Amino acid sequence: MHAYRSHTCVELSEANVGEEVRLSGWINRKRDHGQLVFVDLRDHYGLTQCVIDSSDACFEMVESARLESVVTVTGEVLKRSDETINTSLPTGHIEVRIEKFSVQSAADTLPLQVNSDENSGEETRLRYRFLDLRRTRPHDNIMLRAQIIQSIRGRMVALGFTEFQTPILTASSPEGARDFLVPARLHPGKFYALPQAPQQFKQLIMVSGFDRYFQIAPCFRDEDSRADRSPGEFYQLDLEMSFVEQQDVFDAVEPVIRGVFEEFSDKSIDSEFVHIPYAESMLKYGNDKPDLRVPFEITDVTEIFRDSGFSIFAKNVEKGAVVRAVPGPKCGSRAIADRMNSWAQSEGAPGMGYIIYGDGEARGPVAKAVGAEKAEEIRVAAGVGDGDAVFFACAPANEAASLAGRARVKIGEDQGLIDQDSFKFAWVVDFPMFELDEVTGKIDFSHNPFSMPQGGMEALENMDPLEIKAWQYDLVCNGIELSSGAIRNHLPEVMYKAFEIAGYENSVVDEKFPAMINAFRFGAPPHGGIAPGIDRIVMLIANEPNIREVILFPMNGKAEDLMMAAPSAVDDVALADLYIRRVPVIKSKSD
RNA sequence: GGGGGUGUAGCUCAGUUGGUUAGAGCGCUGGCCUGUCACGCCAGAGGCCGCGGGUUCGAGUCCCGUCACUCCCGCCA
Repeated sequence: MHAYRSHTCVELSEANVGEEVRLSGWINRKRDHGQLVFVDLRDHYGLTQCVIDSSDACFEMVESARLESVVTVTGEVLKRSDETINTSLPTGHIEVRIEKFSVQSAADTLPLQVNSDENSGEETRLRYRFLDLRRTRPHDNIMLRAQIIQSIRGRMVALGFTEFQTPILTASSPEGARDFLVPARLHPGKFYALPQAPQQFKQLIMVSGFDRYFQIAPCFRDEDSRADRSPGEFYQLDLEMSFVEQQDVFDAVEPVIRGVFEEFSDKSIDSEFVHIPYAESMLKYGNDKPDLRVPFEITDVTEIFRDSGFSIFAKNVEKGAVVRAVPGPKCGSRAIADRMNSWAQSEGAPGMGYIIYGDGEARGPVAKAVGAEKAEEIRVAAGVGDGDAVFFACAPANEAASLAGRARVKIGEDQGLIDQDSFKFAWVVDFPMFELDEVTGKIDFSHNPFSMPQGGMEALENMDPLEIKAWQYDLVCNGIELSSGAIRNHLPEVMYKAFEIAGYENSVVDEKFPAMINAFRFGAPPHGGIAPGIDRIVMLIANEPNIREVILFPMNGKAEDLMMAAPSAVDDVALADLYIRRVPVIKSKSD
């Protein structure tokens, strides 16, 4: 017989009754009846109940073995009597009589409870991740992730995409997020950077003539974490296609995403992903990642408040502010309105005006100030009725949109109006090519500098830069940005011109993007692509509120790996090899 | 960098208006229990109430500071 096991802990059934078997695994739980002990033995595959009574030689060993110790059990498979069958276990019709018992590895008192569905504190979970991962839900999440990635690979290959690996040590790029830098031993004073995404490589793969590329690609960005953003590193389904327009990319990606979501989740999915222009999304949803599960939209009511009796808004509108109205279904009470107002203050806004509609009339300070006629206009514009409320965000357009957007989601959540059993996908399209930097007042790329402007060279030469749209798109699901992509700019002259508008001379392009600009001089196919975030896809399908739940060994919010104790100090000898010297950290008061 | 939340036994948590000896479940140690499957019963050990200062006759509880974890804003082409 094998030294450790003849079967796994899920395999045995009535068919094996009478066989001598050997199982190895962890002690999940024990039930000690004094003269009779039950041991639930757990491995990756399942649970098998093992049993021993005091007449047996190894009884005391079994009785004293601690939970989570790794043990090997040898014995006969017994059929359970009808009254003792456990129908909630696949192996519940049998049990194994412990005839030989050995402890392969004893466990200390546990820092977290493995056989519990309750999460321990985050720090404990991360420090003892190998214990946390034994628990059912984390274990299942990681298996789900592996299966999703496997399914994605299969789907991509079936569509004629080929998986390539791209470099991990590459050049720092001036745009975008903060880079992780790696000192170059052979080049004192110089650094590699970890790729924020294989962006330039995948475009160069197209220029190299490979037509359809994909990769489950690690991406590295030194930016702060969020619940849906792991610090440091994450994975994208990176893909790129030659000779395509925007709709071709959608047609390729949509079935893959829908297929994966349908394969691994029971939630409903619309048959077609809606297309929402960026400007419309900002207006109706207050952001570029709309949660379409919230069953109401924001309306612009600026003109109703212009010259109205509500002087605070009227004055702000005169100065260029806008007013956005957020419907509040069943929010027609003073208590809810007050709660929204203090919520808005906690979000950094001065507050949130409101009108309450009830018994055929409009109530509240705003309603009084603007009069019944305008209050009715607002009610119709917002599409609400008796018992509802309307909340107002009055500020410069970006700020008002943002506050209204957050209020919309909050109302949806608070009022229980979000369908928890659906995935609502949307393509957000027509992103602006450029935007105004609010601090410097300069024009800059609003998204990806490698995107093709809609209208090409002609648009760059003749239009107001802020009016130019790009062939740039996001895929959004339930208010989470799943992916971002674009039709790329493959024309050197158009690229120079675009960078020129953003304030960069040709020489900057030549210096910072030598590969791209060189490549585009030797016959570059028109191409485009997208890069859905793997971690976020798994997080949505697993129905987890935090991205750490779908990552094997995640870092904490401060980008530390508590289990491995990374980052860590290194000695001066290692630094000297790299021509690096430590300097004291100087903390100024302004820090 | 800024704001919010949390921090009490190995783990998950309770702890009233500031008032005697800080509790429960799980786990751990010991005892009882031969059909449990979150087994049951009895007993015990285990506490710098995150840390430091302050107010007070008296602080787990109030105040200030600080640290840790977390969520959000900034940031994330």
